[in-house]
Amino acid sequence: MAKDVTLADVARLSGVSRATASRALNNRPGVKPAVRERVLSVASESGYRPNRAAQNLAGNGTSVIGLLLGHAYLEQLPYAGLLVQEVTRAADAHGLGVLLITDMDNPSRGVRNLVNDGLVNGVVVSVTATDNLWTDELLEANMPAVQVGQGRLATPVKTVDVENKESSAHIVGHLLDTGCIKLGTITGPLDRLDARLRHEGFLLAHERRSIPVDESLILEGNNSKERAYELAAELLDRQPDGVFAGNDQTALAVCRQARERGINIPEQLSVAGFDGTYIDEFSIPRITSVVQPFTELGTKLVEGLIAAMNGDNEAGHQLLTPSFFYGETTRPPVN
Amino acid sequence: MAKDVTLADVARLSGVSRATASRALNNRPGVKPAVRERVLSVASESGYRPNRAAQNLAGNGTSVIGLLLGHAYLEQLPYAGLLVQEVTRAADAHGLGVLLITDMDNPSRGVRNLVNDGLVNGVVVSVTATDNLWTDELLEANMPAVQVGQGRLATPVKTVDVENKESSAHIVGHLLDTGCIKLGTITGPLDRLDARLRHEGFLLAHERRSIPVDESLILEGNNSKERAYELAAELLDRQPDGVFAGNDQTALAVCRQARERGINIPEQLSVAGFDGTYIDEFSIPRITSVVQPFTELGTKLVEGLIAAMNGDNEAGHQLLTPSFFYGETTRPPVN
DNA sequence: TTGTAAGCGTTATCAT
DNA sequence: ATGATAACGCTTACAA
Repeated sequence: MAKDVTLADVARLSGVSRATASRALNNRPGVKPAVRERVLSVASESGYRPNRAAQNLAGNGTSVIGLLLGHAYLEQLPYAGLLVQEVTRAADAHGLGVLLITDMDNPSRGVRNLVNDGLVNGVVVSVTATDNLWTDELLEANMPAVQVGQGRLATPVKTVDVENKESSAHIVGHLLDTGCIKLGTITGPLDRLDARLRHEGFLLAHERRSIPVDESLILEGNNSKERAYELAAELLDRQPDGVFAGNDQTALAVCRQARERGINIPEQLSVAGFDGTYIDEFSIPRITSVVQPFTELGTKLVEGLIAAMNGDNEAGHQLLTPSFFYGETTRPPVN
Repeated sequence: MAKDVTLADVARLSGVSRATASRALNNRPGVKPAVRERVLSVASESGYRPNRAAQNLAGNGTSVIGLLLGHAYLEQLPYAGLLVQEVTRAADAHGLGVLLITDMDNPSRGVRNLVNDGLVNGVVVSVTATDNLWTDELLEANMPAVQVGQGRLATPVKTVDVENKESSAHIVGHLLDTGCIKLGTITGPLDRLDARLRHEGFLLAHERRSIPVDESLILEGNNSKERAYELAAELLDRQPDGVFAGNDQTALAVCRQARERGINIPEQLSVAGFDGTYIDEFSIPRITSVVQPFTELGTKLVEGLIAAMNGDNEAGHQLLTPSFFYGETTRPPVN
């Protein structure tokens, strides 16, 4: 259709210079109201759309943010899918596009691309199970960034995460309060803060009820389904009557193991997870879990990133409040 | 670190002009081998990365493709997640970035943005259950595009899809050959070609075995989980001994309904789906299904798009060969 | 084979 | 308040 309308066209049609047109369009001061209005209406009538590549080149930054997912991250469905969805939605609400980056094999190369390619001027990075080399690279490159979840204990970058410790304590409390007396757990990688906090929540719930923790039932996983499946086998050999998993994928692996051993859930074994990704009407089973507020997560991430792009370099760590879902993997509360 | 290295830097360091450097970098003819080599090595040593925004502006098109997902598409996990993953992977292999677009509320606006923003010069569009208004918009805007799956009968755009009819006939045949004599089905929306073909496969399998089809057990769904759940209730009321679902989500909804009615799978009810998204070691249950070759799908989509971007406007329809997975929702073959 | 120079669409720095 | 004009980094005729 109609050849692309450029700023020059709008300027000409409005009888002003490109500079003035630009100012008007960008809500910059120093434009007579009448002129501004005229430019604006011409722009909208002509279907003008700024060329972002040009805006970017001209030094004003892009209207595209990057979303950096670990190589294996997208496979870790459905968490990743929800994250992508909500970040995209939130970004869109701010007129920002989302460039998906999944190549994590070589952090350096990837980040350099991001920075130098000039298509992106801010990045939402997800912590992966393995590391967060990316964060260093990004900071070094002076690229505004926000991280999903908490990695190392002190990450010098903005992070947004769900509250982990108390939430975990709450859901573990549910296990203990519905009859479990011998809980096992498969944690995430404990060098990651979020995994550690979830585990601390596990311990805390016991402590509050003065119930001893059986150390032999604490297994450290790495959030991968495969590892979780192996560990579940090991754990179930020791016959716990309940399991708290560091995430829902792990919880599902436990359910799978139980199923294969003919252990009934929740009659013989209760299972609780974290994330809230298997709670809809159709999941089998619906897993009792701490539910991440994904929509809010996306919103806060994008807001945080925008702040960072505007020069706010404070490395605040924001915590969101989760909700809880009591599914079919735990018994109903005893009153 | 090191301030962004530009083409000018590389040129200066190599003792040539920017034009020559550009030619060397882009494998253009007319550069003395020795010079080319020098430029290349300088570029790599200095960590040079072309600024894509600039490349784009200069008229050479972008190195970013769009991936257009329906508004509700990303929720339709895990299919969407796999698609995103594989398209991204394939794109990356060609040095292309992927810009994710999910806003489908207003096609016109979205497409115009895509086209005019100048960040993307090719799009992979997924057919959604609702429509493909996008396709028209895209074509009208002269934007190179490839579509995932087949929508209307004759789509004037390149498409890549899994073979639907014979594959469905095969998996339905498996149901019939393992003892089912009263099959029901919940199809996708039949105004979509892929859904229709899958249904034709269902009919074909019966025909080949001279088994009559019970028309009252054919229900048309819309690929949404919610609708599938409702229809499953309706269908199970009529007591089929097997169900072929238009996709795995639907199959899962059927399993859910069965579970809630105390119907055992596969003893009392066999279920088969399409997509192959619930077949891994951890899914509960592992659903017998036609397995889409997702990796190949991503590859073909990107290849097709690249061809389209290079001027190949032929609207070919490419069919991929799926594999089959026999899971826990069907009985083992009777020998 | 290589260099010069003219854009690409936008924003920003000056003047005016 | 507005308008020239110079960048931004790159590609590409057109010259040499």
